[in-house]
Amino acid sequence: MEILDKPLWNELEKSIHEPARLAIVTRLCAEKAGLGFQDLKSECGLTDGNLSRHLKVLEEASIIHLDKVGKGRKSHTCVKLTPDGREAFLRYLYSLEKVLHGALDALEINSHDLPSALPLAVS
Amino acid sequence: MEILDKPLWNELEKSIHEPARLAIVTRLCAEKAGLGFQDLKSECGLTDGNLSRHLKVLEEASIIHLDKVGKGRKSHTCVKLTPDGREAFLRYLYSLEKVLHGALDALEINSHDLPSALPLAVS
DNA sequence: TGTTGTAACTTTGTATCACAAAGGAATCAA
DNA sequence: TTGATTCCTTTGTGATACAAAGTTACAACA
Repeated sequence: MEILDKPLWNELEKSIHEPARLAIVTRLCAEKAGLGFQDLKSECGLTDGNLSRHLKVLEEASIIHLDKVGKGRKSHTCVKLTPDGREAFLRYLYSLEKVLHGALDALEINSHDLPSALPLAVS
Repeated sequence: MEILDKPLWNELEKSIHEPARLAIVTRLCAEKAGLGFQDLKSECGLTDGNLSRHLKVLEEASIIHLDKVGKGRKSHTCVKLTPDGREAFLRYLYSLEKVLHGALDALEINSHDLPSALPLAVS
């Protein structure tokens, strides 16, 4: 269980943990063929500049690969998860699950009961 | 289902989402009586200054309450989750669970199989 | 053939944030 | 009483998120 030696929270890969990037990676992991910049932008509800910046971070972390075809008006950037990226994402999700269950244990509720434990119960 | 109108990621309360603060809040939610600064510090693996700063953020978000008794060397700060904080944390966990399951769905694995899907299977 | 428009990003500027080093503040030990 | 110790806070710095402005190339029209 060496994964628990370090505090669990340090396992949460920062490059993925940021909400916008979590959205990006989640969306990408379902698309083996990759996704265009514009599609990703609208599906994740991000601005151009914002998406651009986040993609740069993810690319520098070798989590995604950018394939830019053409230039100027006709350019098209295809964003794809790398094998390493997918692996990192799996690890991230595993850590996330442990964090989540740790919290639910501490609260002594099981995930099944979570919605009803909320103040304004969600339909 | 108004909670799904906004992109799911925006539901991840920033003041809680940061890993160190997630650690703090998770640790606190199990302690109705609250926890001392020093205990929290060592259990979350944070430095003095760092914990101080994070507690300030959480206090400003009304997620925790700080009870400082005494001054100087003998002072003792007791950190407690507020009712609102507990509520916010539950909502956060609910969102987190949705994010997690959304990702697992996209990957077409169920959470049970997650450990074995990892590159270096965790014992 | 310019020149205006537009699509698809990138870069830049600003405001916020995380972190740890340095700084109180009160007490204790010699 | 002065130097060490405990328990935090503040400050300084480097990183980050965001959107406004910029860039590049093509397209359509006069």
